[in-house]
Order: sequence, then C-alpha cells, then structure tokens
Amino acid sequence: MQIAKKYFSEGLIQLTILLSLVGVRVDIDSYLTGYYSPLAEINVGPSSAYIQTPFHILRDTLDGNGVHPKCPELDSFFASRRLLDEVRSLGSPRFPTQLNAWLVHQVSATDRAEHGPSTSDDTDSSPGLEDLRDEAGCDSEHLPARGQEVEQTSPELGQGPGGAEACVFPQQVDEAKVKEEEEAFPITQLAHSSMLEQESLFDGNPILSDLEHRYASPPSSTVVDWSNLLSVTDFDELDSLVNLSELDADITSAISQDVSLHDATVSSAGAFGAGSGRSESRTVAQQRRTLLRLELLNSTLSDASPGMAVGLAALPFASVCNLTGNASSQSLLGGCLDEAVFDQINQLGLEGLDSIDNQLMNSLGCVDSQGLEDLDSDSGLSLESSYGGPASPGSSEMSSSSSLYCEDEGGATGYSSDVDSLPSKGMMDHTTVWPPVDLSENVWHDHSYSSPAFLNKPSLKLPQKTEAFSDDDDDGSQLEERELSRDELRARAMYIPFSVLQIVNMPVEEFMEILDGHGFTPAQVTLLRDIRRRGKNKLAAQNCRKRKLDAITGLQEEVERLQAQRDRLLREKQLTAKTMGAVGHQIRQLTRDVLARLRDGSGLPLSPERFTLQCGANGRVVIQPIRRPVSASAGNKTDKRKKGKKQ
DNA sequence: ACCGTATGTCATTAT
DNA sequence: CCATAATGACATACG
Repeated sequence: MQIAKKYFSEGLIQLTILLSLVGVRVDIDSYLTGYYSPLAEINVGPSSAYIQTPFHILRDTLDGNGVHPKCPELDSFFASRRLLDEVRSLGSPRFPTQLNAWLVHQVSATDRAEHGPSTSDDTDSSPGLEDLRDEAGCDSEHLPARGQEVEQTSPELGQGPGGAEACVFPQQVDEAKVKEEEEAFPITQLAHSSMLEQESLFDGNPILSDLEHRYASPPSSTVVDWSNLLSVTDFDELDSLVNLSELDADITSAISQDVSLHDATVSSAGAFGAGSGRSESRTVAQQRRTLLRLELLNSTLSDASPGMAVGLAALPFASVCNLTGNASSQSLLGGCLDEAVFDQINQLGLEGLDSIDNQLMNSLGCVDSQGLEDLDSDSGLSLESSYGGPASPGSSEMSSSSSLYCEDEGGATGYSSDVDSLPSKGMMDHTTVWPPVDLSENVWHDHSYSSPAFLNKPSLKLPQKTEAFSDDDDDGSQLEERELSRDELRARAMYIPFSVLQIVNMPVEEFMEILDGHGFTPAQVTLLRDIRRRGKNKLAAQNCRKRKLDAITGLQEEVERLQAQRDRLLREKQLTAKTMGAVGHQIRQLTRDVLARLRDGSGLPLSPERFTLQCGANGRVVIQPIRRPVSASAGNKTDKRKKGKKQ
C-alpha cells in the first residue's frame, strides 16, 4: 500500500504537470466557445491553485511579454504553452494508441448501451472500475456542458455521486442536448485548430523551426560580422561562443525541457513495448486510464490542483468525444493529441501499478482521495477559492445548485463534519455513502471551469486533520468538533443553516437574498457577512502569499539567469580581447613585412617606426607616416610621402 | 524558551 | 456606493 501510494504521489505530480499542459489547450476550447475570457487560460497555470481572481487585469499580456508583476503564473503559463508545443512536436508514433483510447471514451460518454463490443478489450477491468471510469468520463463529459449533462451513474458511485443524481437538475438533459448543438461549431473549431496544429506537426518540427526562425537569424548575422572582422584566427572558438551566447539563454532551457518530456514519452513507449502483446498493453493502458479516471474523479472530488487541471482538461476532451459522433475525421486528429497526453499521463503516473489488481485499485481510489487531501498541504481553503465569477455561466448554475444543497443539507452542521470524516469511511469501500451536500457541492464545483474547480474541499480542515485520521477514527464526533473552524462554530452557535463553504462561495446575489429572505437576526446577518468576508479574505491571503512566493521564485530565477548571462558575457569579452590581441599582433607583423618590401626615394626600406599601413574607406591600402606626439619637437619631419599601394 | 513557518484575521486600499 | 480583491501587519499554532 505504501508503494502504491508512492506511485500515486509521483504519478500525481506528473499528472498535474502534464494535465496543466492539456489544460492550457483546454481553455482554448472554452475560449473558442466564447464563454470565458481568453485570459482564463491564466488560471490553468501550475500555480493557480488558489486563483479566484478573474485576472482580466492582465489583458495586455497575451503575448507573454510584460506580464503583470502580480501574476507570475503567466510565466509558467507561457512556459507550459511552449512545453505543450514541444510535446506535440515529439512526433507521431503515439497516435494509434491515442486513437484507441479516444474511441473508448466516445462510447462511454455517449452510448452506454452499446458499450459492450467497443470496449470489450478491457476484459480484466472490474465492473466497478469500468463504471468508475465511465463516471469519470461522464464527469469530464458534463464539464463542458456546464454540469448539465449527468448520466445514469453506477451503483457504486450512485451513492457517493449518487448525491449528484439527487442534484441533477430536471432540465439538464434537454439543455445538455441543446448545449451540445450549440457547442458543435466551437468544437469543430477546436478540432480544426488541433488538426491544423498537427498538420504543422507533420510538416516538420514546429518548435524547432520556430526556434530556428527566432534565434538562428540574428546570431548568424553576428557571426558573419565577426568573421569579417577577424578573419585570422580563433574564429571557430569565437563563432561558437557567439552562437551559444545568442542561443543558450533560451534554447538550452527549451532543450532541457524537451529532453525531459521526451524521456517521458520514451518511458511510456517502453511501457507499451514491455507488454507481452498488444492486447495486453492495451489492457494495461485501459487499466491505467481507468485509474486515471479514478484519479480524475477523486481529484475532482477532493483535490485542488490536479483536479483543476482535470476540470479544465476535460473540456476539450469531452468536446472531442462529442465531436466524434459528428465529424470523426477531424476529431481524429484534433482529439488524439489530447488523449495522447492523457495516455502519456496514465503511463507515466501509474507506471508501477500494473500488477495491482482491480480491487486494490478500487481501494486505492479511496486512498487516493485521502492521499490527495493529505498531499494538499494548502488545505481545503484553496479549494473553495472561486466559482468562476458571477458573470460566468457557472454562476447561474451555482445558484441552482447551491439552492439545491440548501434544500438538501438541512443545516450547515453536517457538511464539514461529513466531509471531514469521509476519508476514514472511504477507506473501506467506494460505496461509502457520501453526504448529499457534499455531492451537490461537487457537482457545483465541477463546473467552475475558469477557476480551481474543487472548491468543495472543506475549508474547515485544520492542520492536524490527517493525524487525527491516522490516530483515531472512532471518535469522529469529537474530531468533527475539533476540526470545525471558528466561523463554523459561530455559525452553529447562531443556528445559521449554511456551511461556511456555502456562505463564502455562493454568488453575491444569492447571498443577499439569503440575508433578506430568511428572517435572520441582525447578529446572524452580521455573522454571515463576517464569515463570507473572512472566507474570501482567507482565500485572498492564500492567493497573495502564493503570488508572493512565486514572485520571489521568479526573481531568484531571474537573478540566476542574469548571473549566468553576466558570466557568459565576461567570458565572451575575455575571449574577444584575446582574439583582438592576436589579430593586432598579426596586423603589425604584416605591416612590417609589407614595409620591409617597400623603398623610399633613396632606395631604403621604409621603417615600421616611421610608417604604417592604413586601409582606406575605398579599400585601398595607403602608407602613412606615423604621427608622433613629439614629432613637433623633432621639427622637420615634413617629408610626407604617399605611395598608393594595391594589395 | 526561542525561532521559523504556516495560516487566519483585520485594516486599508484598489478595482 | 458596494462587493471584492490585494496586501501589509499582526496573532496564533505548531514543529
């Protein structure tokens, strides 16, 4: 179990990184659909765990230059974008596999009834896992549909996310269909763009050619200049130096990243090659994918940053799934790349889990949710960070969902404690009954795309939570009491029928309605406002600190970069001086040789002490007498003889 | 006891 | 004007 957990941890790290790459592209989808600001991409950055800021203030930073000083995430965002390009440039051998995976998703997402033949390959997948995968696929499916597409859930999850069924809005199915039609065109755009990207990929190596275009030309001109200037010696060294000086600043980093990604690809390819047969490898891949779905699901339910990536990454993926029914030829190219990333992630993160049977995976899925929580040192606070903003489409949905859980919850007291005690129960089985409130919030948060979607994490968690779980699972009530935040306790004391999470995350309109319409006493209203203010400020503080840390990190990196540049320039300067010295020496030697072969009027050789060679602007070499400062004292050195010489 | 870190909260300002 | 984000400053908990 420990080993498995370790694998999960490592896999999750890679998953997070790579999913963030996918996420970048994913928000392009949301951008294409026109629902979100293009700058929502910013939220996809690896360091966007707490982001609740709309970041529209960064409107002038799309080119990646001059990023907002308060948003160092942009740096990593553009780096991620470049990395994604590099991933895409790694070549096409992965595509067939991706196609398989992609078809599986299509079936699971669209037609479960016919799911037998097409997915019969994964013979060893347990029903639970299959259902879970489907559920996860469904999860990722209704993300782009803004949570309005909820399929029938499996018996296992019907009780956990079964709350989700309880939270399904009646109009969801019809709206989902309409939404699907509405999204057909943007999706086509997406697929088309993806196809274009891959066409460029087939055409050559886009990133390298791009790098060539960007970097090769100026250095080459520089090299020519140097060569013209110093056509004597040491030029090779100098050339290489100049070349590198122009290139290494950016290309080396790109190369190193490229290498790491390439390694990832190779390892995954090795994973496939290691299989005894294609069917087996496919089975393994599907297991992994299943496990990935598990992770995705769990992440969506309980974790912050990976889930965020998932929530966003699921957008184009599901879009591609939808698209397959309509325009398969385009989506083949458009979707396989994203699925390729999923496959790579699967194989990377879950490399060592092949031997683990499905039951273990099942339990691991539960463990994973806890492990994710445990790993989330930022606590759940970050998870309730935002809900996509009142202006986003998610807000209306959240209104409905929040009103839903308001009805279902029957009081705020149950929420946090239920959620907090969930992992200890969830250790036993996936069929653990999930509190409906929790689920409704999951549904709600699953659809907050432009921000970390996993706000469902209880903000009430205290640092000693995990220890409490490991120490004692029995006295849950005491633990619940101990884990409640001050505001939660205050809310309980004041009989406020909302959880802190709800109070903080509900839209302001709804909050106002609640304040007005529930007949709260002034003290309760004050408490509600304070809870909301504190909750939001808590998130803001976390954001602020994270930004600060990122800024510090970025500055440190810049310092290192500048120091390296300075060292490089110093070396370059030394080498240049050395080269120039050598050239000067040779020029002097040549001058002596030339002058020694020339004669003055009296037939004497010209003295190098008195004459020198000068190269005129017209290219002609002339002999000039050396003007000594003390020549005035010498007096009558007036015999200025010019002899034009052609060399 | 002291220190460093993490986190929550408040006050203030900006958006 | 209000809600909210951002942030400095302070308090507290914890290792």
